[in-house]
This record gives sequence, C-alpha cells and structure tokens, in this order.
Amino acid sequence: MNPLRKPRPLPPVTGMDDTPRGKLLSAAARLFREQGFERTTVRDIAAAVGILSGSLFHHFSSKEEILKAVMIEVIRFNTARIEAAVAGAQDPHARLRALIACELQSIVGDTREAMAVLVHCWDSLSKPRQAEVLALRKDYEDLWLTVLREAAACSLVSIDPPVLRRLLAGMISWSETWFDPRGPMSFEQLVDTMLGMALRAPAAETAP
Amino acid sequence: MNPLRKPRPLPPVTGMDDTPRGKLLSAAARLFREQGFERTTVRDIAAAVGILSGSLFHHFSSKEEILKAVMIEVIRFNTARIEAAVAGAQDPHARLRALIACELQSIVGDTREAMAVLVHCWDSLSKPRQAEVLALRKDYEDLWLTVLREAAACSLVSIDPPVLRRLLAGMISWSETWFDPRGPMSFEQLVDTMLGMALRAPAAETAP
DNA sequence: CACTACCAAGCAAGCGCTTGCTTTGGCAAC
DNA sequence: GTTGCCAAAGCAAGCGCTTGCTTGGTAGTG
Repeated sequence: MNPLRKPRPLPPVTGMDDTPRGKLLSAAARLFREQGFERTTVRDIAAAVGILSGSLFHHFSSKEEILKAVMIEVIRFNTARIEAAVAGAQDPHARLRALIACELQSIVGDTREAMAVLVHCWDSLSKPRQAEVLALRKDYEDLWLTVLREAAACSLVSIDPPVLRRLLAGMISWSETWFDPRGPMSFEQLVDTMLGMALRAPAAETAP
Repeated sequence: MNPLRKPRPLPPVTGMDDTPRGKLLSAAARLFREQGFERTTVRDIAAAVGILSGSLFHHFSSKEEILKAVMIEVIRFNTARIEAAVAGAQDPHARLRALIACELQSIVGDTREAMAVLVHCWDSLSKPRQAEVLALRKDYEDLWLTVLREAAACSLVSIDPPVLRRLLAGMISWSETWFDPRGPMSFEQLVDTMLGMALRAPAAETAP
C-alpha cells in the first residue's frame, strides 16, 4: 500500500503482529472459525478489539477483505515454515516427514484458527479474491509436489504424487476436527502414523 | 414425526423422494452446497421449486429445520447402504474395502450434494439440532469401528482403530474437493489406493 | 367440508457500509 | 521548547437493503 515505509523490525511475526491491523486479523480469525464468516458481523469483530464497527473500515475496505487478509497471512507464514523445514532436512525421507509435521503443526498448532478459516470459509470468498489467494498457495503446493516426486523417484513412496498429496492433505486437514495434542496420542506419533501410511502402501493395480 | 402414516411404498428412495418435501430437500441440498447455508435464502430455496418463500413454511418450521432434514435423510440412506454392504461381504478384508467404497461413493457419487452439506454446513446447525443428527450418526460410526477392530484383531491393519477411522474419514471426505470419476483415476483405483494405505502401514512406535 | 398446498403482502430485526466530525500522537519549524 | 500541523484512529449516527418468518386468505381435491 504505502510505497515509502520505515524499515519494519521484521516481516509478520507469528502470522499476526500487534498493530491495530494485526489485532483485528487475529480477532477476526478466531471469530470466523468459531461462528463462520457470514454469522460473524463487522460489529462482532470491532467489539473484539474494543472499537466501533465503523472504525473498522479505516483498516479494511470490506468484510471480505478481512477474510482474504487472514488467509494470505497464514499462507505466507506457513510457506516460509515449510521452505525452512525442507531446506534443513538431509534426505527425502526426512523432507517428507518435515512436510507432514509442518502441515500438521499449522493445522492443530500455532496457526490453528487461521488454517481452519482457510479451509472452512473458502466459499465465502468471491471468485476474484479466491484467485488472489490461490496464486499465493501455489508455491506451497509446488514444494509438496517436488518433495513427493523426489520420494517417488527413489521408491520411497509408490502412489502417484498428486494423488498422494491430496490423500495426505485430507488426513491432515481433517485432524483439526479430532486431534488433541494432550490426548493419548502424541503429535509425533500422529506424524509417524501418517508417514507410515504414505510410505509403504503399494499403488493400486492399474486395472480399469 | 407422524405416528400414524400411510404405508409408504418404501423408505426414502435415493435420499429424497418426489413429494413437495422431497423436492424441497434436494433443491435445498444443492443450494446449500453451492452457496453455503447462510448465503442461501429461503427465497432461493422456494424459487428453486417454483413457489414463494412464505409457502415454504407450510413444510418446514424454519430454515434450520430444512438443513437438519437434509442431513438426517442422507445419514439414514448411507447407514442403510453400509449395513447392506458389510452384510454382503465374506471376510474382514472385503468388509473393510466395502466400507471405504461405500463412503467414497456417498461423497463423490449419488449423495454428493447432501454429504457436502453434512460436512460443510455442520456449524450452521444449532447445538441441540447437532445432537439430534449426531445420535443418528452413531450407528454409522459404530459399524466402522466394529469392522476396523475385526481387521485389527486378525492383523490386517496395525493402526489403532479409532485413529485409523479418522485418517480414513479425512482422506475420503477430502476427495470431494478434487476427485473426478471421469478423470485419469478410476473410482476403484482410488478405493484400492486408500485401502492399501490403511492395510499394511505399521503403527508408529509408541515413543513419547 | 376438511385438508393440503400455495399466494400476496408485509413486518421487525439485523446487516454491511457511509458519512461527518473529534481525538490522538509524533515531529519538523521556528 | 513551544507551536503548528497532519495523518492515523476512532466515535456517533444512521441509510438502504436483505433477511427469516408471519398473517390472512384462496384454489383444488378426496
């Protein structure tokens, strides 16, 4: 927006900083997740940070722009995280495990609210805004495919990478609905279970 | 609801019959899926079957009751389907495959709209109505657990049944977002791929 | 004549967003 | 070190519209 800006200490911290904008985004993320996008009013969001509804429009031009901003911030944050994790892993097996662990972490851990919003409120975004978000998501998905293709190339996995990606995405994103890190199963156990399913399963025979 | 009722030719046909109520339900299911519950107005639903919005309330007492009815019908239908499929399968392996095939069928096949509504519009239902639907869902989930425990007992699978159920539920329900039976991968191939992942994967070591 | 199905009209409430104005805090000019 | 200034941030009020649902009445059917 503003072309001339003082050098900020760092790009966004854990997703949302503590500027008015950042506070609005994290409050909105929590509300959107709890009540859904349509059932959350601009008055709800404003009240959550202690201002009136009209004042909200000094920061965002519309309610939908808030939703878009929540999604963009969480995608940026998590893309940076998986890039760092993959760069720090030594072999294909470790890289695959790192991806699963990162995505699970983002969904049941620190960015849980915003990730749930990304999944559940997707259809509340207009098509043009969906396209903007999808463009950002591309880097994220490309990295997944690269790692899965590498794993397939060395016979670590035998399922077609695009299909395997989607099956893993389903398992991982669904765990938001049931997994509790304080429950009987630990985070690491769940990662290893998912990894185990991805690894040794043989591909289905290519029958019609 | 009505304790005295003419013997209907059969319990609900493919989910929704062709009475005014049935037509309303399938129109609502389609609209709820395409636009979400909140963005769909009672005027939309009424228009889809060619009546005015007020007339809708001669069939349902509220918009939310329509949503509940859609969910209940699809659960009834799919519970009957898996019960028949399991009863017709000879061994644990076949029973597990039948469950996966049935659930995938319900999600990408004939009851696609209503199943998508069940998953995506869940939070739009008030808590008391959620409880009513959950009570019906219990039989369905119990059958899954029974089959998975049997498979575990004969070492067909090695992952804890409740966990495995949730991982499979995630993979299967997520496929609504990407799987196209007319695409390069057939329905049966996808079932076998999922089955393969469930089958031989070893449980994660029980480390902290 | 009861019953189902529907129409026509509209109400009360809530919605996203706009407008016009006030307060606040930082900072360069003098 | 006041002073003058301005942009960011917020308030108070409310507009125009949509929403779920109600009401009172009517046509067709067994």
